Amino acid sequence: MKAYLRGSQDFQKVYKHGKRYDSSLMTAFVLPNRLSQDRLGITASRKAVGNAVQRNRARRLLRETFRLRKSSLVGLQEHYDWVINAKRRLPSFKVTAAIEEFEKLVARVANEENKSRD
RNA sequence: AGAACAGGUUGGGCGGUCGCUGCUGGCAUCUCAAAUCGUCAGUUUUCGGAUUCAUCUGAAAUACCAGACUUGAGUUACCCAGGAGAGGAAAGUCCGAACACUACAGGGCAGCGAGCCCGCUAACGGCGGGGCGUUCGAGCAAUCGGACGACGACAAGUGCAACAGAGAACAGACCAGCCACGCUCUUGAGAUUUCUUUUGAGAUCUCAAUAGAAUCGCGGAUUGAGAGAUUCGGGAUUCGAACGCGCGGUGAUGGGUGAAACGGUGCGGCCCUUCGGGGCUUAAAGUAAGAGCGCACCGGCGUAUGUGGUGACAUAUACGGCCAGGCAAACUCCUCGCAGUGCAAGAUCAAAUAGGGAGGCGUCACCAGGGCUGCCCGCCCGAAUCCCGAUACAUCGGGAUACGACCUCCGGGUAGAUCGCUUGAUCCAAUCUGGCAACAGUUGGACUAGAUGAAUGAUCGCCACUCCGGUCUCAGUUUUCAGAUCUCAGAUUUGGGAUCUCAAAUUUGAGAUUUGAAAUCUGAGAUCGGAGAACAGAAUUCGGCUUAUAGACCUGUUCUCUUU
RNA sequence: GGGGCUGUAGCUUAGUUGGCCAAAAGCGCUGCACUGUCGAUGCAGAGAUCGCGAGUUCAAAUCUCGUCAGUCCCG
Repeated sequence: MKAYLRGSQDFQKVYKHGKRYDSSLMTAFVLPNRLSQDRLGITASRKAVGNAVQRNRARRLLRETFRLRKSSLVGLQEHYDWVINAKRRLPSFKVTAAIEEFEKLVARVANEENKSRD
């Protein structure tokens, strides 16, 4: 079902070849993976987010967001590898705000998809 | 009562929905075992029946085979159910241990660390109690209380101390002081005394004057930015065989410096002398002046002994002992301790088109071998086979080709998996026991995260806490308006007697009390809405230390206000 | 898990065998002069309690301990 990106090589591949989408709470790197499912990788660095408590909360919020909004990914044509970087303001927000941001990102990805098909 | 600071305790509660990671139970499956000599199915054999030869069917077998059912044990995917799931610091990684592997005869050097005493503890640089020191406060004092202390040795050696000051570590000598010697060293009068026959000479003292000197004012000149320096004139006081000048000695009495100046006080007599010393008294008898010399006392230190204390230490006495400054968070010395690496330690299992060793009955494939560095790669010599070229078909030249596949066994080991991994120097309770306490014991109870690219989350509701705002109720303060009562003042009317006074009534103004209404403020309660709620996330496990921390509660100190 | 380095004016640095350091320099800042104005130049000035807290010493930026922050390295 849902899978996570683990190794450093997976992340580097997405950073290098994927597309970047910025929002106020997170930054997403997206790369089509030709698999039967979407995969998620989360980063919350000490430099970007803060201490361990903040980083834990950021990671959990992003994971919860991905879990709750799995349905919106069904509308996409392909499956992707997602790498989401948390930003400093993220831990002080509620999960609803994160979901809103994430859906905007998904919409942009879908937009891109349609454009490339045409 | 409030505020600030410091220390300690605590570190919100209940429930719903979705999700994550272990655990427990249930279940398909799978594995193993057992027994029923169980049941069903299949195969084979024998016998019988039916039928068309095929075939179907019934019975039997200590027969064979292995499947299902039963029971037990183990195992696990999904699913279901149950139950659990971050901290007082999980942090910093500053100490101490457990545990694991590696190394290790014993000893030393080097390096690092610890360093008042006793106790607690598995251990500690931690904790408890005590001693000593510094400092602050209280008190007349004895003493008491708080804070701090890396608290062995500078009386083994080496080293360091700016500035100031004469001198800063085998001390020193600037000025003043003291002592001796030399130089300048006038005149008159008087007194005393010595020598001399006398004149006279010398010494000491007093008075006066003067050359000169010192000190203190005043005025001028030169120089200088100034402060001041030099010099001249004149005055006062003092000295005048020195209180001047010079050359020495003495030694720390004073000046002054500094954080620090080598502990302080007192005494050192009399007589003789050939000047070396001797005698008497004395506790002891130095000089020109003196001392670091002699003696005594006080103070401090050290050592020894006694007493008290487990001990650090305290206290007393003695010394043919000493006077020694500070700094070892300067080098150093002394005593004691320390092997190294850290759960990515380490243990077990163990994939592959990776890879080591040994063997091979048989099968497939291949074919001598040697050297250059032990292996691999590579290169060289060389045999054989194949290909190409030349050719007299003898041969010559060039090129190519091999060290296995497969099977069996053994050993290592990467990815990965499992274990280590959470029941432990554990936690909780007790008006229990021992101990001043740290702590230990006893009894009873509890099981309380185990992740590994790393779970412990998201969200909602209610209650509790704090703050802000609104509404209502109650209490109080102040103001305004209205009414009532009382007091005072004035005016009018009436009556009594005398232009005045008394009494009654009406009215106006002021003040006080009280009632009601409104507004404002304060406090309490109820209710509604909004906001806030710290520091911070386990990574092998414990014991400490340190640091961060909203709110609440407790304790202490300081300050302010109120009441008595 | 283990180990090292750094912290001094607004910025960049010096000073770290304790002492004339109550801390130096450059850039920057302020004022004045110069100029019609700005720049440049000249003169003058301000700006630090040496990350923080203790201790040792007569004396600490310097020595010691603790602590905070930053940064680097190894596995």
